[in-house]
Amino acid sequence: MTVRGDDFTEAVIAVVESIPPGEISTYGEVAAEAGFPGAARAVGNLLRTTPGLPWWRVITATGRLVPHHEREHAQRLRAEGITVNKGKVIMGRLP
DNA sequence: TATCTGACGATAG
DNA sequence: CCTATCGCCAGAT
Repeated sequence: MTVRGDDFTEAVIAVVESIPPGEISTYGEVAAEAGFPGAARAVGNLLRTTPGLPWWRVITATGRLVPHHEREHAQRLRAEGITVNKGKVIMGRLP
């Protein structure tokens, strides 16, 4: 489908909403899935300006939680059953 | 139209 | 682990 005019916004929202509970994704992954690889920053802006989205399921590529929201973020992730440790998310790869 | 901003990413030091 | 710098993109002013 030719992603309609809104493309970016609609696509990113759809991808973020499609993230299953207990799973997480990164800004870069969401951007690429939405069809805008490299637009990780734009994704962050969209999640910030678009309420109602499970933004807590989206973290930075380094496994770091969203800056300025670590507290809120970690708490939400824990509620989803995601393991958080010292502001970082465990992605099935332990040291 | 131009410029700045930002819930980014990667690399370098 | 931290900060600094560059590249990237879309939105806001």
